[in-house]
Amino acid sequence: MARTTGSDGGRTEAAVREAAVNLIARYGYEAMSMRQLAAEVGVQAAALYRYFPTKEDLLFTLMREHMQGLHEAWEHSRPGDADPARQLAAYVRNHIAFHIGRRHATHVSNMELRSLSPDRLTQILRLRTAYEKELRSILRDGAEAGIFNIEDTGLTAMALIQMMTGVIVWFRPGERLSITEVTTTYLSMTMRLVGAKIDSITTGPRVTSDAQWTL
Amino acid sequence: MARTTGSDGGRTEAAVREAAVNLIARYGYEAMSMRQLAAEVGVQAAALYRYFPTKEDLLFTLMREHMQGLHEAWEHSRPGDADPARQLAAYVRNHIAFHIGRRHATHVSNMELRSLSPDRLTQILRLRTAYEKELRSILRDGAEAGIFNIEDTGLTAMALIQMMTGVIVWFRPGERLSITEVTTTYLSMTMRLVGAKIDSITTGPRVTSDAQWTL
DNA sequence: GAATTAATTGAACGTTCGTTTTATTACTGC
DNA sequence: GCAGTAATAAAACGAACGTTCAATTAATTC
Repeated sequence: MARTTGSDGGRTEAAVREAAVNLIARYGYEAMSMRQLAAEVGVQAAALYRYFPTKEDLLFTLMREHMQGLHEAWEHSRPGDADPARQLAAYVRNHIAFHIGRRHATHVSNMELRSLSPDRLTQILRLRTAYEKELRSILRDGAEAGIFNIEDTGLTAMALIQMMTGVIVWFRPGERLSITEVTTTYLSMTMRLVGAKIDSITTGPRVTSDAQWTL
Repeated sequence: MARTTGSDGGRTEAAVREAAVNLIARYGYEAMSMRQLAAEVGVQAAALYRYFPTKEDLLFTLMREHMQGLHEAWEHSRPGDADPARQLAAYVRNHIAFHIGRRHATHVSNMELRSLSPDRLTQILRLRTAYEKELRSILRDGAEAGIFNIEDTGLTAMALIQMMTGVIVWFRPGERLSITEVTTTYLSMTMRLVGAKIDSITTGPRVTSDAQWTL
């Protein structure tokens, strides 16, 4: 046989991407074989090479688009003129929503960096660094304005990102907590972690621990 | 050739373990070949099978001993009768010290779970859960005593562990920050995150953000 | 110093891997 | 309906994989 009835390049490529994300997230990039991926799509292995020249190209494409998507999501949801506390809240909300919505893709982007060639690794890390830089910038602004109480901006940014991204490790939709509840709790923890004051103008007592961070 | 002069089973096994941890951490379990591991040790691939019956047995042994070591380290460093804040501080200190000291082994234990057979995965997860349970217990005690201000004990425990373990992703000995500085900052962040009061008896104003957590 | 045990080599086994090549069929534009 | 292109199958490639086996030598025991 050769071309099958109803075959469509666009649909097949989309199916390949989706199946690849799921298989790599579950078994790992090295453990997933091209034949296994092809079987999942319902196609022969050779057909995959019409869309991705090598296995690593496939991995790189998935990662790059995931990282770009993350950055674009933030740029669309960032408040333009808000104070650092509101900016931070928006960052946390975007980060959690994006990652919970794409648990498998996040797993791939975080776990399979070592399977990239050096220059492609550099490209992905550049995208990641640019995204993290946004958070550091918010933290610095807040610290300088006296709204946050932070020992080390870079270290705090890394701690926050690790904490937030970690949601995908244990969160399963439909279990004990809803996405809204999880996000609310993470917002509270974040604001306490950075020592945020609820009001940057008044110099009243700290009410951080009890505040509702619905900024 | 056959047995080489000066060969010693104990030494060879130790060398295999060490080389395996490093190679798996760097390239991943699937990507590391038994021949590559043997070459690193300075031995033929067949010799490895004297010490570990299969490749997965090797992985499982490394993981199990790492998790057991983590739990034992905590049991040796836990304060017997301290209040929850001090208990939490000791937990954080032990966790960070242990993980920074064994970055590669931690990477293996965190990243290669999917390469284990189902029942071995269960065994490792049981060890991990037992260790995490200790933290949840501390948080619950502190919350009930009114020392901590926590929305959800389980969620906070996961967030803290993800945050602390994340240290190994970016921390490199000898760079900008020392282990002591990192640990101190993480202690401060942890105490703020759980909304700890510096003194559980007095009901004075919160000074969390500015407190030196040298418990 | 002979017998036994411990440690390792070298070669081989069957399988699976990523990838390439060639041929064949379905679709599209005219 | 015919030419050209898009999409796939089928088969094969050499290389690498985890693992096994028999042979061989070093150390130990008595």
